[in-house]
Amino acid sequence: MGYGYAIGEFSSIIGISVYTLRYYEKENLIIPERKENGRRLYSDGDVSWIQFIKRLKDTGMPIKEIQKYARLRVKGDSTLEERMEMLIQHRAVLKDEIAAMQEHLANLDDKIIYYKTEIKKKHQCAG
Amino acid sequence: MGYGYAIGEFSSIIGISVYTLRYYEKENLIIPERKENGRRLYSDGDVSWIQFIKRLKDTGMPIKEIQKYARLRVKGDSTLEERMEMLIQHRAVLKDEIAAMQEHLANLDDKIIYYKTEIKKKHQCAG
DNA sequence: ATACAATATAGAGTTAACTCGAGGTCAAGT
DNA sequence: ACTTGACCTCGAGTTAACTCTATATTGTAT
Repeated sequence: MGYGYAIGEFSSIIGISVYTLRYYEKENLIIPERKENGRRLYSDGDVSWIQFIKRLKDTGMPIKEIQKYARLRVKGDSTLEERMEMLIQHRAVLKDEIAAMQEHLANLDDKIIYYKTEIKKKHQCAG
Repeated sequence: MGYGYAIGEFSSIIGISVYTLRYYEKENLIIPERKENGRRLYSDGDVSWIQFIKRLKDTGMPIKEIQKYARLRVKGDSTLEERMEMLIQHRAVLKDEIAAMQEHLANLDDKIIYYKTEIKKKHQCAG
């Protein structure tokens, strides 16, 4: 048993379908090594990298943007500043989104309270 | 000048394109009255309703789900409980999402700090 | 009366992000 | 030897949510 994971194993470790993994590769997000026979060989580094990609996705970063980040990452240390800038930007967006969601939540709460009083009124059936 | 708004005016009040408004109508989310000549006539009630729809959308509720809510709303008071249930459900989902976002934010912060130290190292140029 | 802008419908086109199907290779077990 | 299952590529299909085009009417200003 050598090091690294075949695509199926990698897929079940990280919870992303093999279809999607191949799609991500086509989009240059994650490019694993290949064995002599042409089969993909994912490393432990790939595990953490794809988990970071997941995080970016889950926070609403579009694939085009993640692509840009991935391109910089491949270039190495000379792009550290630029990548940090991207994350700082993204962080700001995320903060705003959280604030907006919290406002939405408060609003939803109000609406639910309103529903409660309306339902109470309805069940009283006598003015 | 009667009451109500033509689609263009309504569109600019609420910030949704006329295309999208007609699409929402096709999907039965919001169905304005019509004038004798067939043109749409949106009311003030439609303003608050579409704003609520926006809120649901912004919190990630898919159109199919909003459709379901809209269908209940049209049925009137007999569906109050069911609608409230939907909102309570949605509220729970939203809360979880906010929590996840906050975790993502913390993680992003860590990554940014890591970048800062890496960049510092890089600029020292001497072990 | 005529031009122009806003509106109407039906249906086609777009974009993002997958998701799948067809057809082929290859290593391992029986 | 042969079947099976995981893998490969390429390209087509899907879904959600718009977005636009073509064509036709209609209301208002000159």
